[in-house]
Amino acid sequence: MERLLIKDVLSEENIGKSLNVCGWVRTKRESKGFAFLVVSDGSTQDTLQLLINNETPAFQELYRCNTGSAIQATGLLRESPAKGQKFEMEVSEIIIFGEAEPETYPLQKKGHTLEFLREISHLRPRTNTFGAVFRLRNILASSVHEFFQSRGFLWIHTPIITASDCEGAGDLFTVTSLDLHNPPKNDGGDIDFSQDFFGRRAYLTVSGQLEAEFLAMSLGKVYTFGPTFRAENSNTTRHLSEFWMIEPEMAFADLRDDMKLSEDFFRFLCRKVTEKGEKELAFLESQYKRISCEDLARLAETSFAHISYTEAIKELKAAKESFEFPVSWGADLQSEHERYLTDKVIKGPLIVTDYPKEIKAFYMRLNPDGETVAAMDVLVPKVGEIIGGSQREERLDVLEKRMKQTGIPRENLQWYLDLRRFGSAPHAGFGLGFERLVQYVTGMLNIRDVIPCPRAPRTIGF
RNA sequence: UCCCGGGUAGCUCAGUUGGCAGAGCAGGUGGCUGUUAACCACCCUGUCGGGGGUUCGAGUCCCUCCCCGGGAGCCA
Repeated sequence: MERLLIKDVLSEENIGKSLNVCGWVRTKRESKGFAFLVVSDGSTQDTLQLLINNETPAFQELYRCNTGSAIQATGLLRESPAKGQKFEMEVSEIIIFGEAEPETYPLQKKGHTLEFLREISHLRPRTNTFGAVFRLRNILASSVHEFFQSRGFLWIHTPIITASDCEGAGDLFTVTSLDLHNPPKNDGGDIDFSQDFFGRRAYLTVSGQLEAEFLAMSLGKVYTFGPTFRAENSNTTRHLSEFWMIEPEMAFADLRDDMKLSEDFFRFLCRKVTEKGEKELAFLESQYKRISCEDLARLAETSFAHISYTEAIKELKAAKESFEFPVSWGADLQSEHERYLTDKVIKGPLIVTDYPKEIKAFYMRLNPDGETVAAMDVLVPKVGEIIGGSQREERLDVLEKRMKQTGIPRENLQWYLDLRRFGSAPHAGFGLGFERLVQYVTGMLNIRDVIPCPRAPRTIGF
């Protein structure tokens, strides 16, 4: 008999059929004459209730079917006479693959704190909460591809190991095969990376953007979706040392096109997740009361507010709120400022554009005013910055001047300048932190709870 | 990295003025013919984060280190 996933079992047309499911026991409720087992297999938020009569041989095996054990059950699907579930399976046979000793299995029938579950990353996907989060994560990931593929973007694979360390995007992890006990030194006493594997110092990528640019300047519209690494000592609920980033890049596009793309993208993802993740969203809402399917459906229909950095500063200066950090033109927006704008003023997603050039990266296109750059940040309530993007500087002379001003060495970036020498054109793109998106959609407050194996300072246990 | 708050049973947490280390849940045993984080009865559960100090006596006070959480900065 073919094994079915629980998500496929629970339907009217299976009533009366003899079926076969595999899964892990969530709870066991025993009486004298019968017992109930609730199993899940990860395919859906729903569980399947198994009814085992004391006449079936399986009843004698129930002492081995404790919470956490892996079993296969064969039986008849039928409508459940009791409240709480529509269907149940009357079991004729149970095969026990692996027991879970109740005294030592860490997951109980009762709820656990997210902090405790973080200590058992290998078992937490078996819980309702993490099952929901990781299924939603999958819906979002596949929807990312669906969005870009349907619009003619090519998925490109930018390198994970890179030699470019000059993007100013943060501290990097060094990749080396040198003997750390006895590394070669040069005359100055520094480690001699010319003797390292690549003949020079290499790092884990902090962004695929620069490479995405040259692919956009040949393939037209591209996007990356891959792991990204930052070695900052950040201990917050919205930073990881290893995270997944999505970076579309478009040739023949300006900041307006970029803003439009980011908005369409975000709204598309909100819509998809309400369509495909209804059960998961409903569970998380009932459990945590942070965001609902209705909220996301509304977001999918809502245009983003637009405001320039200069207007944002005016708005903040006019605020009755007292901020910890002073508001002044030229200073970056602090978390509290962003939160005021999204949560209090706009009450929804917001795109802030045209930041002062001093607080943004060298590759962002200089505006005609000479003071600001064609940058945009998409801010959402609670999570804050979720997308950062810009129109790229396509003018060779302006870019060279900006690199000189900001102290970016040219040696390793000749290829990047070449793109401005040969067939340069306006182009734009953005980066979206995938985990922050998952955080927003699930309502999880800590980013470490939306990725299976979080990497953060002193955190690499699984 | 900085600022707060924590660390007591497998889990969640209480522990008063320094004076016998507790509760609920989980687990075990028994009961129960439709349970739903089942229910009822009984039983079991400790390196009070580590080290040092004060004291007749420290979970409690002091010093120190480690770990966890929240906030800030950095950013996506």
